[in-house]
Amino acid sequence: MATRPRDIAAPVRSASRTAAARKPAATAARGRAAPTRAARQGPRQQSRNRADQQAAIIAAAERVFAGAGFGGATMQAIALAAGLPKPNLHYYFGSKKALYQAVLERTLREWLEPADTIVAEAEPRAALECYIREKMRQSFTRPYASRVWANELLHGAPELRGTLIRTLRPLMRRKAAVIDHWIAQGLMAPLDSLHLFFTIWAATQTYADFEIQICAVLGRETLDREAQARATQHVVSLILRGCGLA
Amino acid sequence: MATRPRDIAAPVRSASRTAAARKPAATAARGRAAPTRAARQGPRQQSRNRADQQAAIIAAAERVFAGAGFGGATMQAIALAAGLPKPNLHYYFGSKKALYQAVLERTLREWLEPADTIVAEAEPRAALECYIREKMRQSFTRPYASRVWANELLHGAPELRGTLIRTLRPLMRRKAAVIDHWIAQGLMAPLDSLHLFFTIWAATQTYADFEIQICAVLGRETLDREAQARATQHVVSLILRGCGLA
DNA sequence: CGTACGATTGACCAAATGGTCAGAGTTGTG
DNA sequence: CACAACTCTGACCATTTGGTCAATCGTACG
Repeated sequence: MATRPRDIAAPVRSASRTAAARKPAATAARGRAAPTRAARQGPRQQSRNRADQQAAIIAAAERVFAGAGFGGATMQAIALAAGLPKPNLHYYFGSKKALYQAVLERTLREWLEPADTIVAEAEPRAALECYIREKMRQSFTRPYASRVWANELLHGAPELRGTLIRTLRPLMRRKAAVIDHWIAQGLMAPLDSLHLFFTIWAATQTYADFEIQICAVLGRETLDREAQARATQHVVSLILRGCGLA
Repeated sequence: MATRPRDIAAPVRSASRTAAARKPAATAARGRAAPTRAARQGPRQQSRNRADQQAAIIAAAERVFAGAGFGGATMQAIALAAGLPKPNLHYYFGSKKALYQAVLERTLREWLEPADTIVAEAEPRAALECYIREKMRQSFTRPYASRVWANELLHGAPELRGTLIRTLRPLMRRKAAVIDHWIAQGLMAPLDSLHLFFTIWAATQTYADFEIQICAVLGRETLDREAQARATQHVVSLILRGCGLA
């Protein structure tokens, strides 16, 4: 945005900046210190290929955005986490917002995947159990992704409201139709299929999003394999029983 | 923004400000421009009493923090939402962090209240149903509070990790003991009582925290009374059935 | 009325932040 | 090796942000 070339040797900028000269047009006087030539000692970061570099930045950004939200995250912090100088992030992504969107995009793909098991041909109990277990697995293996997603929704989904309506809604309507079909066949208790998904999402992702609270209440530092298994078993059996699939 | 007119005839502060003079002790030379006396036209905000003013600020802060997170919220935005000049916030709360903590404190109290219905003498089905309904009601009536709380947890609970351990954990252990007691009496299905609370919290608060997603999937702008009732009925019956209390 | 005290506010600042740029290093290709 | 294209990076900037201050206002009380 606004990549103005800048002039080179203009006279000292006037210190007073009235509202008149709003646009950076007044940006002159680039009398920069000599660029410390030959001063660079540490061998410069060797160039991985573009895709790798971008992936590394996205991974770092995911952690930082998850930990501080979009507003609280700083490009400096992301650069530090990625082990790169800050201008590199802009080189690859242009802006903080664009980087954030790249992170969200990756998350969305992963987030939608588990729903593949919900198809009419499947056996309800097995399909739902598989779906829930996959969601739980995601919560434990990719908690940062879940938190970025949660954070975005929490704050009104400014970047992906459109995606929710264009992509998520049609998909969920199809999946809900499958559930309704099973209910009509008397294979499971009658319930509101869309709300069932809301409950499953909530019950599973809470282990990623609110891990701190869960650990605090359980009196642990982290959730080890065993605790994860117990949590998974709890959610699976509670929901399945709730669906009349015990 | 920040179009400050700059001082008119001030004694030109020394431009170099080394790290030596860290503490504002060095704040001298306050030769400020004459305070535009008699320039104030709009009648100044009439003083409500201290408690009212603080409550109004907290309410405004809750909305802003909910919408942008701690990092993304600005004191300016909160001041605007409260209809006050920014220094007022600092006058009453000292710092952004202190204001944030005041918001969290209020939220915590509300958040814990519904658990009062979970007592050994109660009838399991009625008690749990009442608890869930109260949680749902909170989600619909105080969504901002829920989001502030969710946001804080999401980002690692930097301000209330201690509270979680000192206050929430003991409380939940007592409540879990009540559930365990009911289970031991054969009044409900055997399940992990602490995880049951995690699921209830998640299933109910998702309607406040992730309202945008839910509305998008349902194809609505907001959740009206009827939609709220349907959601509540869904959560109540799914969880009760899951607890073997159908 | 006068005065002490708390409340209110415009003006201000240092620090941090997102973003930019030009120059320099690397790598692939003929 | 020469050249071009791509990548990396230190130095820089405009703007925003949390926070501060002194001056002012309003009012309860003697």
